[in-house]
Formats: sequence, C-alpha cells, structure tokens
Amino acid sequence: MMFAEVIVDIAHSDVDRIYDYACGEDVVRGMRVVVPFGKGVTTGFVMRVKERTELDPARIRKILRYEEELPPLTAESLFLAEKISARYRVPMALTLRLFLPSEMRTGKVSKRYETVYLPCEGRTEEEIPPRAVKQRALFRHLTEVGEEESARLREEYGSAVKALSDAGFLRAEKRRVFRDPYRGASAESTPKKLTPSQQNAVDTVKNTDKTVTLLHGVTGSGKTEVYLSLIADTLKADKTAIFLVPEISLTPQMLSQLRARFGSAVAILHSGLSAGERYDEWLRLREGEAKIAVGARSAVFAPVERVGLLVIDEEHDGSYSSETAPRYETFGIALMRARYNGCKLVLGSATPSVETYRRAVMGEFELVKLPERINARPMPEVKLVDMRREVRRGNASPFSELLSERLGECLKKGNQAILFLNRRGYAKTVICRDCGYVAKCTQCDVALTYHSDEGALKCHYCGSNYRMPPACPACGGRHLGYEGVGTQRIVLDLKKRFPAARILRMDVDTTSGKEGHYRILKQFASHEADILVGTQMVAKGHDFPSVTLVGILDADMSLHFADYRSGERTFQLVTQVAGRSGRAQEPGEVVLQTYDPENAILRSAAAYDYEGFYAREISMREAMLFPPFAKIVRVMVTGEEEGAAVEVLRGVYTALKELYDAHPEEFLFFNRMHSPIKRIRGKYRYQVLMRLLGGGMLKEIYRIASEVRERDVLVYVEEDPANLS
DNA sequence: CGCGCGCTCGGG
DNA sequence: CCGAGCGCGCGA
Repeated sequence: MMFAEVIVDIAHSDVDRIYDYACGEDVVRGMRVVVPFGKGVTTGFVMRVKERTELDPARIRKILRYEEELPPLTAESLFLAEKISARYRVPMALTLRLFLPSEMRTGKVSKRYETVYLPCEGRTEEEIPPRAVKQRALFRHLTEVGEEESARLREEYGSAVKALSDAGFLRAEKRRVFRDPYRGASAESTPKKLTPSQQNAVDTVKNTDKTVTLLHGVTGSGKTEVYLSLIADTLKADKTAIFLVPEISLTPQMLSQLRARFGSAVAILHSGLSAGERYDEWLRLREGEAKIAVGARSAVFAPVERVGLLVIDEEHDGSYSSETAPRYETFGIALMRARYNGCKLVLGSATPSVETYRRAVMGEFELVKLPERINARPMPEVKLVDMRREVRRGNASPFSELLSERLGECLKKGNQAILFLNRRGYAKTVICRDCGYVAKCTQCDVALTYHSDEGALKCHYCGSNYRMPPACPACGGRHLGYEGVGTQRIVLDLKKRFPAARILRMDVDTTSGKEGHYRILKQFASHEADILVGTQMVAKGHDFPSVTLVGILDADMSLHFADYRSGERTFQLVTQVAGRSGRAQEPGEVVLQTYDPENAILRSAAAYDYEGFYAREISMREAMLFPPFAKIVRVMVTGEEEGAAVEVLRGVYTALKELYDAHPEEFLFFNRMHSPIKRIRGKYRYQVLMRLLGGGMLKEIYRIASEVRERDVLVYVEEDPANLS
C-alpha cells in the first residue's frame, strides 16, 4: 500500500494543504486523481507518493482513480507551482491550474480518434473477384501505403471500403489524431544565412556563462532569425524550447513562418485556437511529440521537459505581466525554468525596459546588440513639429502644416499613411497649448490627472489634491486643455481635408475583440484604405510595405501620463510606431507632433538613441527613487459594496501601518486612498500605496493581504504595477 | 420550547 | 468550496 499527498482542486485557502490518501503502485507524482473529499468527490493533484503516513489509518481514504495515464504535471511543474504559491501566497490549486490547459479541467474536450484501415495479413489481391475492380484497386493501394484514414478512402473508393472490410480483407484500427490549428500547409523554408552580427549574437548567447542574455536590436535588425537559429540548435541537441511573444504578435503570418521552419515540432498555445486545438497542442508538447512551445505569456508554463532554451521576444511588452492571481511576472517564471533546466534565457527588444537594461549594463545579464538593420536600410527620418507654433499661427487643427503637406504627397503617390493618436485610457492631463506647460505634482514629478467629477487635479502617486488653475501658471495663457482629441474627430477632419482618401479607424470603439482588430489590419494591409487612424493598437504587429508616412499626433499625451514609466513608454511607443514607416524599398518618414519639442525623451526617440534615453531615465529614477531603485507596491481592496470594501481597507491599512511604524526605514512612502478610478465594472477600489526601499517588507505585505478573509471583498498585492488607475 | 439561519469548523 | 454542527434569536 502506498500513500499519495494530494492537493484538492479547490482554489480556496481553507483547503490549501496536503491531504494523504491511500493508493496503489499505479499512482504517480503529477497525476490528476479523483478522491473522496468530505461528503462527495473532487479532483486533486498528486504532489508526492510515499511509503507511509503519520495519519491515523482509520481516517485514510483511497484514491478512486486517476484521470490520465501520463501525469499532466511534470516534476518541474510541481516544483515551479510550489515556488509560485509561496511567493504570491495563492492556493496551490490555483497555481497548478496554470500548468494545465483549461479544457482538461472543464472536461469539455476529449481526445479525438480517427479510424484507419489496413490490409489483413495473409490475404492477397488474387482472392478478390476480378470483377470488383474498385476493391482490387483499394487493396493494392493499401498494400502500398500501409494504412489510410477511412473518410479519405471512402471518398476515393466509396462502398468498396465497407465491402472489402466485411469480406475480411481489411481491418479497422483507431488512431489518436491531433487537431491541427494551421490548416493551410506552409511551404518549406530554409534558414537564412546569418549576418555577422546575428552570428555574433548567437555565439554570445551560447558561450556566455550568464543565464540571461539581452538581445538589443533595432527594429528590422533580424532578431527573429537569431531566435530561430538558437531554437534550431536546441532541437539538434535533442532539447525543447519555449518561445514567448506578446499576445498581439501571434499573427497567422508569424505562426506559418515558424511552421515552415520547424514543421510539426512547433506547438502553439494561444487563446485564439479552438478548445480542441488548444488541448491537442498542449498534449503534443506534453507527450514530447512537439518540442517548441510558442505563445503569449501563459506559454511560459508549457509542459515541456528538458528545456534547452527560453526566448522572450519584445521583453518590454506589458502583456507579460499577469492581471489575475497569481500575478506573476513572465520573466520571473522563465528565469526559474532556465535555472531548473540549466539552460539559457534570451530577452529581445528594440526598446528594452529600463529595469532589464540596467541589469544588463550592471553585468547581471549578458548584453548583445544588433546595431544595424538588415540590408542596411536606413531608419525612417523623424521630424519633430512644435505644435505651440502651430497654435500661435492660428492653426487649431490636430494636423500641423508639415503633416498636412506630407499626407497630401503620400496620397498623391498612392502610398499609405498611419496616424497615431497617443490618447491613453481616460486619463486627462492638463496641458497649456500656448507654452506646453504640464501640471505636475510638487512631490513626485509626475503629471497630475484631472478628475471631472470633483473638478480637481490629483497625483496618482501620493494622492495630493490641487485646484484646477484658471490660467497657465507658467505663461499666463488661457488655452489650458485637459481633453485628448478623439479618433472620430481626427477622421472627420481628415475627410474634409482629403475627400478622396479612404480612411480606416482603429480604436477600442471600432474593434470588438481580437477579431475586429485583425480585420482592420488586414484591410489596411491589402490597401483597401489609404490612411489608418488609431491608438496604441496600430503601433505593433503587421508589416505594411506601402506605408511611407507615420504621423504621431500628440506625443505628449503619454509622456505626461501620470506614471513613472510614462517616459519609458513614450520612447518605446514612438520607436515602435516609427518602425511602421518605410518597411519596403521606399524610405519612410515620421512626423512627430508635440507641445514640448525640447523634451529629451522625444529627442532621443527621434534620433533612435536608446542609450541616451536610458542614461537620462536611469538617473531620473535614481534621483526620484523610482523602480528599479525602489519598489512600488499597491495593496488593492475591491468590492461591490462600498461599505464592506472600506471596512476591509481599514483592517488592511491598520495592519500595514503597524508594519510601517515598526520599520519606517524600509518605506519611502506610505498612504491610503481610493484608486484613481474609484469604480470599475461595479467594484469599488481602495488601495494602500507604498514605495519600498528594498524587498524586505514584501513577504509581510503579502501575508497581511492574504490574511484578510472577507466574503465579497477581494484583496490583492501588485508590485510595480503597470498602471495605477 | 423549537426551529432557522449564520457562523465556524473540518475535509485525509 | 461545501456540508455538518451548533448557538442564539424570535415566534406561537
């Protein structure tokens, strides 16, 4: 008799512990099992199998059965899950679910089988009546190919299949089949010859003694080819690879490129697949039939063993941090896996996050650059336009004279243009249209946000309130604005200016779900429109060969967004949007409109000077004690009922305050407030905001947050949150 | 005095 | 999470 340590699949801290069950030799670690639990049955996961138990034998019950022969959780999955649960203080059941395809738990999808026919041993074609031409042909065909799927045979030979099988010449067999998410067969592709810098990047990753390498390559420098080459070598060494990309980059083109290069060794883990496809792709990885896991952030939990390489492309992308519990960082998980497997982790980006770049220059990560673009194509020229001057000249439209002129030329030549509107979320920042002054917090050096309900300006970092000034404090001008210009207005204006132009609009209003977003990009790519107007979404993804002009209408809007990362994000955004221009033969051009043309971030973005941007940014962060020199932690309390949420907040605050009072030297900042957006989807949001000098208090903060157990009120911890709304 | 609901506890 | 057990409050 053996005993299994089981975690029941109930995501609740009350039952988040090991339960011992009796089992047979057939039960192994990592299995999903069905166990009696209380008055009823539930599924659970076998964490460990042991010979004896401390428990009173009378209390022990038996595992009823296991769900699948091959344990869905690998040794590595269990190891990682335990670490993640401890780190983020979430129930094991919740963490373990990350490692399984959701279809497995919901049980909505089953394995798919098909029937194949093969010729029976010892029978010959001569035994078949010569008149039955079809049957003879069928038998001959099957003797040649060995076996074939029944539907295909029936298409070709019709009733002969059944006849021959009834006569005992053929036998049917059931075969597992994997649903194939890429129906279109893709052409074979041979690896391109690497450029010297690409080869250097490959060699550096392989030869460095550091686990992590940051691949810093300008847009169009061929980072992908470096990844593919490294993946190919990993496969050659009989190991597996995990290739992570931002959600938005999982385009059909991207996938068929991988398919062409690596064939069925690639498996995609992607929310866009059907449930069956997703389940099968996961299973192909688990069974070792596929060796490369490609996907967005959740693919970091791919069930592959003997991992030889992990890649995180566009490392800086915001989609790599999870928004639901456990709020893991993809990089952190990837690093754990790299260490566990003793393999390399490659981070790639044209605009690395400041945190990552710092770790690279400090020597913690290897740093390798791809300084030039493939074929030495020049980067598009970026022209900064001073919008204050336009206003002074009486041009109140969102288009500068230069942009109008270039748009006209672009359209005349039959090329395409993208107009990028930097309006983000609902944040309204006060900006003076005369001098470019932006209202900032005196304590924090971040822009204030206008709250229309209270008619006041607020700092999202410390909660200070300011009155809305009647005139610009810097120049006395009266053109203070706090509304971003919407895409609709831009489109209307464009139609007036260029009546013949075909215009596409892409923002949250026009794109319902991922599909709408694809549809618009596809339309634009096939030149069904001349101008694409949009927000964030137009910045990434597709290649548009005939785009020769990119206009950035209001670069300032994200620059002054109330967030310590707004500068970093602006640099990334401008670089990315600029990269959309001039991808083919014709050189591209970028017109960047701003009310702050002297701004150092915009200037370095226009000059493609990442190092210059980084140097300034990192010294600002150090001076202001923002990450990576400090840690911003937010404990969120949300609930539908305001009173209950406030009550819980009070408890959390008191406990945290005690911690603060006991270790004031660990805190740079400590405050309680309601969140900038007080209610989202009917839930009231309250928070305790902290800035920590080190990570010493984190454990305690997580403990305090996890100890609150109030029904209908959710409490969670966010570290360096991507946005503070 | 009896039952009903709400809270607490245990599940192996 | 879910059911069992128990305590207290109210009603006939």
